[in-house]
Amino acid sequence: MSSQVLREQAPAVEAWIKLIRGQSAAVKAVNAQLVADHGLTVNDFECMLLLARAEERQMRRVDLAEQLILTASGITRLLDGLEQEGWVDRAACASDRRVTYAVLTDDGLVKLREASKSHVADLRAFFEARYTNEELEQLAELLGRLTTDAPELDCSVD
Amino acid sequence: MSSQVLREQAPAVEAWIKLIRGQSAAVKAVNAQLVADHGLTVNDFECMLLLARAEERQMRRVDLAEQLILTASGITRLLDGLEQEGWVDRAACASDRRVTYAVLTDDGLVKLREASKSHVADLRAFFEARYTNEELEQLAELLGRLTTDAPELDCSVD
DNA sequence: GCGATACAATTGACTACGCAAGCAATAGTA
DNA sequence: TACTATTGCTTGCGTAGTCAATTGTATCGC
Repeated sequence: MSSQVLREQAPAVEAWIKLIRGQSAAVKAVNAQLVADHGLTVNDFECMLLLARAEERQMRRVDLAEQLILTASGITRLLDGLEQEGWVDRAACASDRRVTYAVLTDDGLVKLREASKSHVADLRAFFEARYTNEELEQLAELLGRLTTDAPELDCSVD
Repeated sequence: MSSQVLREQAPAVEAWIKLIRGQSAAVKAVNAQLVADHGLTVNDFECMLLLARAEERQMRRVDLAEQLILTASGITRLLDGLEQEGWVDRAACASDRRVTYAVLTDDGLVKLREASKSHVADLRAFFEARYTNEELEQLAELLGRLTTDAPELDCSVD
């Protein structure tokens, strides 16, 4: 029984495997550090970062979900945790009463800033040990094409 | 209270964000298809693929864990499922009785082959819609550097 | 050969999600 | 105006994975 076909590697398959392995390895390393140092998961951090950058430090849950590539229920649960810690609060929307905004509190901003210091340093250490700046830009450009369903994360020039 | 620091984007940070978003989006798409068509998760598939390619279609659990970037307990649970379906079996190791091999069964190989057809097609469709072959090789090369801790099953002196 | 240490694997308890169902509120249509 | 989607959000339940503790086996120093 020949397994020949199982050994073929289209470039797409090669890239796919390296993508899932590489991301797992990177997330495992970076997340462990972030949890150990600040008690935040990667998504906690990214969520607060999106809020910090948003107009009035608030966003609709649906928009958070889209940006973070999570489902609506995933966002509800993620925010549950951040609300309990007091880093995020709720606010009603005057023009659409279905909407509940998630708002980054002052405490949340402080926490985010504090966590940013070591987290960004960790990230840079991890990536800059493996790539030049030029390669990082190349990598970012290539990876950016994967989210052609989900929109741009660079919002607002403020 | 200025958020200035929160807007800085070192290339490493940019690449990091695109990595986690991009992988989420890609996995969500590909995995949904694989589950719908064959009742397999991406890790189920990758695990069986590793076994199919291994010497005698068998591997130590510890080595599977390393390759798949999962913990030992994650592997135990993943294999639990595959064993129940009859796609993977257990085998004792004569020289080290701590070890239990995971062995791909004939049924497992059949299942894997069958799933490969559409899965590889899905993968290629997803990636080749976004990249040229040259870009895929570039991407694979770059992503490969992320696992400089985990890869290569050299181990055993035998 | 014997004790300390390391390693392979499993288990229980927990977390972080996803999915499907459901409830309000809004928007589109007549 | 009423009627039917559609949208935003939450909840119950299920799944995939982690961590810490445990068991059994190997290996190393002596």
